[in-house]
Amino acid sequence: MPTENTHTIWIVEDDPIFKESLEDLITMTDGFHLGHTANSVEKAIQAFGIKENPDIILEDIGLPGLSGIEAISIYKKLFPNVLIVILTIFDDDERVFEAIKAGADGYLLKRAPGSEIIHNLQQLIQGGATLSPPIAKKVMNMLVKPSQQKTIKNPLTKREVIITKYLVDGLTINEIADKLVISKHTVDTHTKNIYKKLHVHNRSNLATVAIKKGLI
Amino acid sequence: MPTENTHTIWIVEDDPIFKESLEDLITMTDGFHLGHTANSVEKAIQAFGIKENPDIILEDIGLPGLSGIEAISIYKKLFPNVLIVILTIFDDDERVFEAIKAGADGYLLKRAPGSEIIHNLQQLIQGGATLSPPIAKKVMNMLVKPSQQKTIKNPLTKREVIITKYLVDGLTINEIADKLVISKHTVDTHTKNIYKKLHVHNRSNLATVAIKKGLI
DNA sequence: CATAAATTACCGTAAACACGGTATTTCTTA
DNA sequence: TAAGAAATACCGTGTTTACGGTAATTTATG
Repeated sequence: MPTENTHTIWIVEDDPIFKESLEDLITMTDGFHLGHTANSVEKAIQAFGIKENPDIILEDIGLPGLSGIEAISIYKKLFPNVLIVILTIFDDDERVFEAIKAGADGYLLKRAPGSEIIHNLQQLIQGGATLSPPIAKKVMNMLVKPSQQKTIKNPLTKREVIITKYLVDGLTINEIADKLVISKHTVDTHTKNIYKKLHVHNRSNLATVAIKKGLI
Repeated sequence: MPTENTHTIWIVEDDPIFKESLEDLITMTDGFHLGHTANSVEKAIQAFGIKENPDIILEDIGLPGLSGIEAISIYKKLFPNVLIVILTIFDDDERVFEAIKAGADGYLLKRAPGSEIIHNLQQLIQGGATLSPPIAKKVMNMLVKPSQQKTIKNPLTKREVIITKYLVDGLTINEIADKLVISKHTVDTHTKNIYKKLHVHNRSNLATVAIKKGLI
């Protein structure tokens, strides 16, 4: 029976063996109890309002039918305060990223030992999020990559950077010349040099390159 | 004495009380031993080549002098395979982000219990990264935010999106017409409509808006 | 101080753009 | 099935771009 300090867990998992071992794990652990289990997202949703609302949903990501990722936003609407933990055998970047973006609160690998899973659930309840270490590494790498690219040294001179900004902003050569109080011919020359340096041949290219490489 | 299975830890921490409790924690724990401890980045660096190289450096982020974040890249150069764990009482977004970008392998809160810290170090050695749950939550939120902005509904039709991509890529109207096997007049019409919808008046603007709003 | 790099300036032209208007056909979807 | 959205197509025109070449002056920098 649930007490004030007991948290209701739902399990959504299609692999019967893993599902059962999860059920056992939850049942055996103080502070948690099994609210409902299903082998598909659809069936889990059907239990809405019938079974006791979950505090945490443990869900496989690779379910047939509605995928676990699509399900996340649905759960969040049905149970506004629910915590969703994705359990998966995969640790591929795409899925991690999609699940996190969809609002998952944790992402654990199935190969993690039961004690690990329980430990993470407890931490989740205390207000954090939880990532398996290999997942954490991937997530951190995602954050690092863009900043490394930022370090590309800007091949443009000061003046060229200024003019590039105006070009990207869509000003005409004449407008730029007016702004900088120089001849339009000069702006034209700078533009040619900028194009040459960045290997672009029109403003669209320039804008794309300048923005993506953080040159301006 | 270090054995094959023992990992050398360095501690860089200026708070003497916390430093001592960390030292005790490491000393008491099987599989780890204390290599060197310092109360500043500068002193830690001075021990390079003298003391036994670290497998893991535990470091406070808010050190006087050279900050812990600045130190990360230095350590990584001195000890190419070192794992760096940031320990802090703060969990403010900026520092987390900076430390991760600088290449930290873990980010733990000082208020975490010793068992937690040890546990995380062990996981780190096994190849993951490690984040305290409150930190994990912040990091995950960072990933979610940009994607929420992405949810701005794209006012462009399918065809317009395709043509926008080509326009941003710098193709001429004629080139686009050829690619899509439609008349250049049609591409021209689409372009006009795209400009109207996005309130832009030239390709630079289009590229900027399309990229920044994630429309393409 | 000498040399290179950066900034300035001018000319000409084919190609492309931006945008006005108008109009038919083909989806969608209420 | 009727109405609206989307995709298609054509015309004309003034403006702007992209890029070729050439060159003087100013500003670093070794």
